[in-house]
Amino acid sequence: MPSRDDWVATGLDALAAAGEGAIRVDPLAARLGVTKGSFHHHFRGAADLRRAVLAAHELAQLELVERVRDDVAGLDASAALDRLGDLIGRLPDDRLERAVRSWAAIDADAEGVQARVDAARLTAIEALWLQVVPPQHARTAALVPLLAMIGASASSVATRADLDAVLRMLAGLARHVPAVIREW
Amino acid sequence: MPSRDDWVATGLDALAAAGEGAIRVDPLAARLGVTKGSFHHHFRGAADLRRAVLAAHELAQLELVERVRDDVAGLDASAALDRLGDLIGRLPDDRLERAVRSWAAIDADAEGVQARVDAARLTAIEALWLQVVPPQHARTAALVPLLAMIGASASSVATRADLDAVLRMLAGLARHVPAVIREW
DNA sequence: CGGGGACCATACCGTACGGTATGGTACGGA
DNA sequence: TCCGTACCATACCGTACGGTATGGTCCCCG
Repeated sequence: MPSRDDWVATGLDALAAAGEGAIRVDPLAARLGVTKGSFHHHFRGAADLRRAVLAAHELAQLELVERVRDDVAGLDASAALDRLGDLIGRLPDDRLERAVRSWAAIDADAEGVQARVDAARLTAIEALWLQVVPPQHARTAALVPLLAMIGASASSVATRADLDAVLRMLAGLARHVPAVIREW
Repeated sequence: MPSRDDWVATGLDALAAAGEGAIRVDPLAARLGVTKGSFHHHFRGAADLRRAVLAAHELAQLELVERVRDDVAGLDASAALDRLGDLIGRLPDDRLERAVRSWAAIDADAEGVQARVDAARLTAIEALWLQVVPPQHARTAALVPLLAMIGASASSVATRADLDAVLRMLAGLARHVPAVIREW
């Protein structure tokens, strides 16, 4: 007999595989080998399940950002920025990330989740830049790789090889950001 | 009495406002002041309408890319890259862009449309870079601003002011790309 | 051993959707 | 004038969904 967390995990799975529209009670019950009777014992309704799925995703992503921050804590800023590619590459489970971002386009709760996750990522990258550039430019400098990562996740223009090349170029460009700022 | 194009236009409107799930026959008929009888006269079914909506969006976006290309044809590469911000900013109608990209996460046809549109945009930007950097690096250099634009459209981390600052920084960084490439 | 709560199956209902069948109007061409 | 075609309204069906009501099983605890 599945627990509440089992329902949420299966919901996350369906979300990653086929989008928010796939989080439906009957099919999930079938996958869990039970019926709706079980569902309505663990949840108030479908909206309750969707909220729980979103909350679980947000928690996992925020914890992931924290873990990456800890990994980078020891390095100095330039080394960390050099490794931004590795770090960013670790962040999203692509299918789930895509599905939640897609969901966020039509649902306020999902948009809130995605906004908080993206803000946490931005803050983490911004903290690195703060050691290198004046504070009023750190956010902009951090947005460049973050937006590129989001764009790569939200589209299919960039292959895996493309993304590697882009990250290498961004790492090279990062060393020129102070010069660009001085030109202003 | 609405024409087929009226149905498509209303479908595009619903898509931009509330996502693919809002492209439904009865509500659109109500907005057009007719009933389903009209719909099934102009379309084979709901899938037919959705295909038509996607096709109209693709055509409009590809034509927009062509128009921007023409506008830039006169300028030399560095001036065009300086103006990339303006050009990119003109590309997407944000709500529609978001909705289609969201749709692309769960529908193969929508993904194809978005992939072709993004590819056309990439090719256009790449053509500019080809005048400045060795051909094997033009694609990567073009991907940086394109992915950033897509990321900005697909998320809400970057405000309008943020985006302006990012585009300014990217324009500044563009002048350093040849130097970065030489360092490899 | 008896009662109560956790857990779930079964059988329903209401609704919203896509789709179809049928008939009716309005208009242009032979 | 008559017919055909474009266009649409109305009424209906099937399905998939969320939700509810009811009862049944199993286990723990007194």
